[in-house]
Amino acid sequence: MLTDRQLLILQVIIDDFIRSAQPVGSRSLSKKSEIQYSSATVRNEMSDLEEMGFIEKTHTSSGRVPSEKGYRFYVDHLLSPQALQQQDISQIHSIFAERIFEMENIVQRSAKILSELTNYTSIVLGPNLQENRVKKVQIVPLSEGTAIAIIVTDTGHVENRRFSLPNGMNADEIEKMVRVLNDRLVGTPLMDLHDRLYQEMANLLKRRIANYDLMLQAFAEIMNVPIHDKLFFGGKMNMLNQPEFSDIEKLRLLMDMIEREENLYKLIRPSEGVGIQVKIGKENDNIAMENCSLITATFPVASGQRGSLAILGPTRMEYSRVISLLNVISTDLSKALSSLYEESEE
Amino acid sequence: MLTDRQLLILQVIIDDFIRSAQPVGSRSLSKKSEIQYSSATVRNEMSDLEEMGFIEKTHTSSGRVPSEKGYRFYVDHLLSPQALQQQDISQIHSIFAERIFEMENIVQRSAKILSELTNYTSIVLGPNLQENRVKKVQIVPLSEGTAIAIIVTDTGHVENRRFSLPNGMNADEIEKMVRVLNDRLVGTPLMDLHDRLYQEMANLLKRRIANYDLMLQAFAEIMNVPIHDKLFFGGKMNMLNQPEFSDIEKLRLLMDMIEREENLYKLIRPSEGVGIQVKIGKENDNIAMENCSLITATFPVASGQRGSLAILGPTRMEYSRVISLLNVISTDLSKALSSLYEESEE
DNA sequence: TTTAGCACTCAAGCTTACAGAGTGCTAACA
DNA sequence: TGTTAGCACTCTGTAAGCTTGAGTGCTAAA
Repeated sequence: MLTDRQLLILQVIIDDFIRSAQPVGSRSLSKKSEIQYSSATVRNEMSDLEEMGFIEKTHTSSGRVPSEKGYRFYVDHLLSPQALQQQDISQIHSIFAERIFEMENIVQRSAKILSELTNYTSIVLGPNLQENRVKKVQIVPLSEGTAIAIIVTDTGHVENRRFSLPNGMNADEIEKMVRVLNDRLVGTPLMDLHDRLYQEMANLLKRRIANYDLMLQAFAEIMNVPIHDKLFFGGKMNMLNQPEFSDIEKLRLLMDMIEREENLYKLIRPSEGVGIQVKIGKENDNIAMENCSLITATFPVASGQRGSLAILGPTRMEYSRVISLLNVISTDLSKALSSLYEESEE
Repeated sequence: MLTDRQLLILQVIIDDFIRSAQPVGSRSLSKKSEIQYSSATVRNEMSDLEEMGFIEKTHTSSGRVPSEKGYRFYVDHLLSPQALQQQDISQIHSIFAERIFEMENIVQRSAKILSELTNYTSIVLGPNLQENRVKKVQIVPLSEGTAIAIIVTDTGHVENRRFSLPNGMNADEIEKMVRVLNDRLVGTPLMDLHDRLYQEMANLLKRRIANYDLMLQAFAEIMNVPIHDKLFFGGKMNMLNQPEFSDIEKLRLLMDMIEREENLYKLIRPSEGVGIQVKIGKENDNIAMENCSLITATFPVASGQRGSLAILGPTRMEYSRVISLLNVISTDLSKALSSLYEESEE
């Protein structure tokens, strides 16, 4: 168990290091007003803290640097929720004050403000499209051979794809097809569309539409909405400002990781529940992120769905501030998205 | 005027520097099989070339490095069109072999292959949406207060926006509105939509629709399609591989510039004509791009529109290869987009 | 006109010296 | 027994000096 003095010293070391990115020595600590002991005493305590694995030396005679265990302890036990500046809060609220109708727009704005206020990289994952339900299907013929299929979902998302019309399909038949599709598909979640088309509708269409199979195939393909939702980024380049990435090799490794979105998706998709989760360094299970922490805020959206908002920064991150910001923004974003969704559910 | 020998030496210097990124010295040049003269002779010629401004020294006793004027001359007079590897060509063709219907998809793929084959950053600008014509307008009510407006253009582009319905607007009225809009707007270029709505349609709607003004306003706002088309990028991070950007400050400057898309838009939007344009270093009129060259290929798309494809790399770029690749890809892309457009014009 | 030779220059790498910041340990003090 | 002062020691970073190698310019001879 740590004594109060050890807690204090650990806290001050981590706070200092987060600010300066420089190893912290006993003398500079003992000069701080929070710490009333001589450097020798501090040295003894630091030696103990090191033995317990909370801090490390970069070389024999260097100051100490927080270890991952240290950060973990700091996040779990020492973090005092930092009051945000009024200015920041009102800046955030102003972003959400306008009534915005596009999910993408809201999400993109959230990513932007988050990265600007933190100077780290933000990643936002909106609610899953797969659970959206069909509101309306429309087919717009473009020319002899092709047409645009449009699906509008209950949340106002519009999905569209161009496809080849089967030979000899005329305007009448398209009309018929659209009617059947609307009769049958409205209310179906996008994730079930494919099965629905093939299982329930094949027979129905067979009776009414010539070349129904080609049409069906074309249509089923269109419905293949990607399973992974789009990730939105803010401040991808903010990592350039962090001294830990002045080594271009590390930077490249990290950037390559970010570009491969599937990886990131796994890291950010919340396993369960809502709230804030902090993953420090190797906890992320990814070599490129050894020097990084990922803080994820998962929030509820109407109808049991969840969205996530994440900040990727160096392990030497301003945890307190970032968590406060995530809390504010995720609450606002949750409200904004929920209202979009609820409106459409009536 | 340059003698043949000077031309040869200049060419070899630039080729060598493009490969190695190291200043080229007289001795290493005279060892090359292309050059049969002693290092002293080469030195004399280099001294002349420097006097004429084609090459520079980085310090008094260093080898020579091509100047911007040198690159310019190289591009204008010395470039031998490099035969691409069959492998590269077939890789490109295979990308365009599939029949793809979405403009965005095709363009994004072009950007990707281009950046992968060159290891530089690619930027693609598709044809201008503003010249697309309305094919169909649709309004899908979502809930009491809001609806989705959808415009399909003749090229198969779908634009949609959510908006608030004026109070008391019912399904019938929406139907009516849609009918009027379709009667009147089909065939209108997107760029003219706004004026059209206000000038020609205000009266028409006034007679038929209650609250027409609110509706009109809402609709006009929706039609506000951004004037700048989206830029598509490939290999944004490829700059990390270039030794000229091992200095993180230069990298940041460049990245900041890339992020401010409007800037880039100006650089890439072709002033006129089609074909390949090379801008070297300061010719780009941008501090961040002092060490960069931008090669832009402008190609025709059906109906007089043009698209552009660009490669951003260090001034020490493989001009010959990049130009060959741009030629191949822009031809393919031009065909692919044109066929999309022509289809819709019948 | 070309080349060989030579003196000269500069960058880069290596060594040495040194200051500064830090540690660990011991002995003295409250 | 906890705290502190003092001291020897260690490591980094920087600056100065030296050497090497690659390069140049110039001159004189072929």
